Amino acid sequence: MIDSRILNNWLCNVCSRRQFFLSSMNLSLPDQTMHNSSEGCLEDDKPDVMLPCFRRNMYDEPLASYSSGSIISQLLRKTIHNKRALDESHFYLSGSAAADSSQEDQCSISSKDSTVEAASPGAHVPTGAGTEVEHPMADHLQAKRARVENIIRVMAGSPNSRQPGDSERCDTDARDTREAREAYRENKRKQRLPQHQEHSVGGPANRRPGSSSNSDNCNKDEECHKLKEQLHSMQRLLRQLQEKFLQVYNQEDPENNDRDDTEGVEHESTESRYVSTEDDFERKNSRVTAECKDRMKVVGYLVQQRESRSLQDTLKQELSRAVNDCVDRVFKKEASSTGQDLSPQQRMCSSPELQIGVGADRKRQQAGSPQEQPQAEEAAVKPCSLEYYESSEAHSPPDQTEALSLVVRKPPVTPLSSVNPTVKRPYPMHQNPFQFSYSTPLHDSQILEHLLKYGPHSSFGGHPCMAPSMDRNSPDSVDLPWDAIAMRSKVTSSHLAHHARASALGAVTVDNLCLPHVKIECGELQSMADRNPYMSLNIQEGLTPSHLKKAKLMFFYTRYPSSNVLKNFFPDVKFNRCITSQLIKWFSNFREFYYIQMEKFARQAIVDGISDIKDMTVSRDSELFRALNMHYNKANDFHVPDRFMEVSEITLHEFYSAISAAKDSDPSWKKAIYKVICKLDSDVPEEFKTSSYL
DNA sequence: TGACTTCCTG
DNA sequence: CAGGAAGTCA
Repeated sequence: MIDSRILNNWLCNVCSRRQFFLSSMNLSLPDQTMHNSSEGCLEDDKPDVMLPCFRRNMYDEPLASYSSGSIISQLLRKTIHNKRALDESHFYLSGSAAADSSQEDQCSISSKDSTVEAASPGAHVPTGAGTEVEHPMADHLQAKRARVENIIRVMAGSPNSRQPGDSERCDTDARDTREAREAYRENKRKQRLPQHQEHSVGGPANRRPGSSSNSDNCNKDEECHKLKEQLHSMQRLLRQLQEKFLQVYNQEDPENNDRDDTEGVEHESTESRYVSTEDDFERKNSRVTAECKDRMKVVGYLVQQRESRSLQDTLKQELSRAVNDCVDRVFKKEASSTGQDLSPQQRMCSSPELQIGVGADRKRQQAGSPQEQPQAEEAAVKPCSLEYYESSEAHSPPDQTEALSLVVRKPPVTPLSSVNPTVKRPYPMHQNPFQFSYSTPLHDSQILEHLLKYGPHSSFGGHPCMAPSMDRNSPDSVDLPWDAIAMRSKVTSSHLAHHARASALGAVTVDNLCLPHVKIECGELQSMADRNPYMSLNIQEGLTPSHLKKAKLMFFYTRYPSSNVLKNFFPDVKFNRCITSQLIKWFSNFREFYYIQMEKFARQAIVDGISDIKDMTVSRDSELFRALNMHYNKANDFHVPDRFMEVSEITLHEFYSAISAAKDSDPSWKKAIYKVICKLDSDVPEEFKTSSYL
């Protein structure tokens, strides 16, 4: 009789707890059961961890107990009762925080016992069997509660039996608070809790030790704290019951235990559930702590797995997209060969560099660069290049010169940009866009491609980052196109017409005109480069920021370097008029700044009333030097030669003397100073000649 | 006339 | 830092 009642009770509890969990997880059980039960499984929602066991038992056991009424109405009634069950379980927790932990201990030791005991809060829940069982079940519940409390007292090792009476409330609360504090300390170590949680517990709890008095504030704090504690306890209970539920159903299906557990953890995207639950266990039981740690490891592993899986998926997607693009382009090429008209972009795509382009494209994607940007750039520039080259082609006779035919053959096989960009080039990612940008009108655009990749002053010969094999093998493939262009530019171009076109077409055409209009074209190219980061990097193949830095450091030795000196000290630069002018201009700018500073400080010295020129010195501490050093040696990683100090001091004195003598009224009063200073140049150390100096 | 420089401007 | 005007010089 008793056994059958217990069994019935258990069945009821199984059902009610299922309802309890589902409602606590914001699931609509009726909907789930009505709509999804026939489908065999649920998707997406996290709670589907539970669902296999729910479903299995939904039909095997609990529904059998529904004697009348629709399932929905039964379940709705249960929901109401489950709220009572929740309250009662909450009462347990608030009565003794240790209670649930002890229960947990027991549960983990014997899941069958725990099933019965954990079911006790739900014992009130009537089943379809009717209300006549309610009283006997209540009695049973009382008896069980007493048993549990007894067990708890024993396990907690508390010498004082605690009644849930008001007289002991304060003690209990204080202990709860201490335990909670410890628990939160543990939590802090284990996981990051939201700030307000820590404060809400830590604040009142910290004030508590001195709160043996019965002041109102203290009571309010205590009440507040208790409420929070109860909230947390309820949440903990929920999670624990979830676990127990899993355990119960996994026991029924032992062979699936491991798998279900794993799945359960895997589907717990919010690890905090387990973590916080485990923190409760941890307070009381070291064995459970071990479990907890294992689970955390599992969770961490699974999270990692998930991340790597997403990365894997992304890679797969990108790869398949690249392959698709490739296939599309091949077919477009086929279509074009059958006479279909293609847009410039399409023709571009069907260039011989197609495969390389795709490969490079993929690399760029992996590096995180957006794919769209370079393509947009191509689209913007390409029509111009086509237009220009088609029109310029008209000037050329159909039978090309030998130089040009050489040029035609070379670019597709140049290994420099296409095959080894990521290894050999200093700016690999930014070079890629050009690999499939200017390749279609076979002759000229390939020349152009070279120009855009390497610049008119293509300096592959000695770039510090270049592999040696590249350095000396490349000239025939590189210089020829440029020379050919230069030659053709002289032969076929009318300067005025080309210049006008250059203005209209921008940088793409500039290189062809560089020889007759050095400054203008370099300027246009540079300004275009400013707008186009990829092109900018290619221009810097000529003079890079490193070259600029080197030039600035050279200024410490020579203010007026000759062209020969510049050529000697920039061996990795393929000099032409444009580059030479740019370098000379750099030094001109350096001088400008230098003289401006000198004049400024000289005038300042006069204003400051310095009468003796010997009082004006330039040391490494002086403000003048700091200004100069800041300009030419910004990183301050270069030891400025003493000679520069001397020259600076002399210059300052010259300015001071001239201004003091009122020579500055003469428009050309600085010329004399310049004459003096230009004689003070010293030799630049040989180390500067090595291209890898910087 | 071309190379180089300074000066001014942006 | 670059562009450009203007000046100087061989």
